[in-house]
Amino acid sequence: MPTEAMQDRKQQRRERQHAAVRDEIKAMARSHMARDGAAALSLRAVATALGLSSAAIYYYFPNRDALITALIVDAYRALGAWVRAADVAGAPLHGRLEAAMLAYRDWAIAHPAEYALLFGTPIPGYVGPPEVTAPQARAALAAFGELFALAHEQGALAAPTEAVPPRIVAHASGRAAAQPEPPLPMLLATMRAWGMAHGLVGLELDHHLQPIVGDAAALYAFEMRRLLRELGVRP
Amino acid sequence: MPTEAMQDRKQQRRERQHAAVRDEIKAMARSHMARDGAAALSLRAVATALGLSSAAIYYYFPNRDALITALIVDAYRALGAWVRAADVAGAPLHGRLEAAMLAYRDWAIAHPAEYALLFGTPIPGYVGPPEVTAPQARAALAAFGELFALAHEQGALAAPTEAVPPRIVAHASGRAAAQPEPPLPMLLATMRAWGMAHGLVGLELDHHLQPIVGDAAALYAFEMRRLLRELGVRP
DNA sequence: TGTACATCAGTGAACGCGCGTTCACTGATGTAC
DNA sequence: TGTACATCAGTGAACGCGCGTTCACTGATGTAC
Repeated sequence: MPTEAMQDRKQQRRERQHAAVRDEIKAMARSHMARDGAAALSLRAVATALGLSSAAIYYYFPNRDALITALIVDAYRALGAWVRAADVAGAPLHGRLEAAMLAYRDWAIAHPAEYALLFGTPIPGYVGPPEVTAPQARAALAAFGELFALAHEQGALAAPTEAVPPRIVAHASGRAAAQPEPPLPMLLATMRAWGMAHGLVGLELDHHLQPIVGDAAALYAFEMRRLLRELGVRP
Repeated sequence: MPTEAMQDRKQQRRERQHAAVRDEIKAMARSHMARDGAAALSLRAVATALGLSSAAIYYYFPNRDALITALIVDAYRALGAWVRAADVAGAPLHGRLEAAMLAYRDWAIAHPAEYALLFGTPIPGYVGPPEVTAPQARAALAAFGELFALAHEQGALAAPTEAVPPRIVAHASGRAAAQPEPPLPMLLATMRAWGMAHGLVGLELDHHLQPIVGDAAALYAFEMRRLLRELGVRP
């Protein structure tokens, strides 16, 4: 057996091992965030909880910010995947959109600290690389965007009744030639759905909703159905 | 001149002085929050910036959490006052509501750290007294609520077209006898406006909106006008 | 099969830092007599 | 008018803590010859 192949396999095993420990660290970090909040995340605490010395973490992440960035990327992916998983290709659009919107809230409620990591107050001292996180954010939002694009293609989206601000029209049509120009109604519908979803979820997570309406989940579902109706998407 | 009166006046002067320094501390804390974020607020840094020793703060606030609570109460009051100040009693309702909603965003954009203090991720380790902050939150929200109540009285609010979830109906009508039962359409309209306002403001503050729509302020104004139209409030 | 060597995955102690909070103290101001 | 005393607003040093990060090191494993 050639030595090269053996070395290859050995290195692969090593890399798998390395990746597995990285995953363990991230999983423990997520569990700590869930308990103490994202802003209180501590390398030392995570290491100790895993039975490692605090210095060992540096074998897997160059520093604290790199770990946080990895958690952010993972969270965007998880949120996007969760929303997409709720969508059933081929089913009627109204149901697909409703399911996607409800899934958005479900994920946020199930992972409040990670949701805060993505859309909440930044962690003090953390400066992330936008070139890494921004594409992930866009990809997650696309889970909504694609459905509204589909709705627009099917003529299911009502045209805006008010005059759309010129600067928004200009921004939408001023993309690089490589990218297809996003249809305005689809863009506006996406932002509207995201805005309301994020707003209600954010207020619920901060316990502002429960005392006022009694059932935040019901209000969310109600508002999302109403939003779809007003956008012109019929059941 | 009787001694009693002199002592009274002296004590009053002392209390005014005490209150003035409290205000200085809070103002400096706000300015630090604006720079470093609410989560990074530090008693020592605030004291040093004021030319005081860190121990001197304890003459004015029993501990860090008390200072934070005071900042939260102030912020709720400032937000509520700002929204009310934009409202012109007697003017047509549509304009009043629009002005109030735009004022909400203005305040948040002008005071992002304080907005985060109210509606963002909680500061690690801080546990506030809800019996103090909750009434302030309700009072601030009432700046919207009263306008929608007025709209409802004038018959300007359309009734919900979808079925309102029973648990929300029950919660709205299940108040203590002392409090007047809030009309359902007014409650729903308030939550809807607040949800969208908070959502768009939150996304804008986290820089999620600008790259997508180009002009977050224009999108906010556009969505608020659309919201009013769909609620049935006509210009 | 045995031995020298390289690599890997850590350890443990230490670094300097900033934090909230406590405590004994002090100097200025004002009051009582 | 002078003196003893109380109060107030604050200081400065210290407490213990947890943090991110560095660095010299070590024991286990595997490889080369």
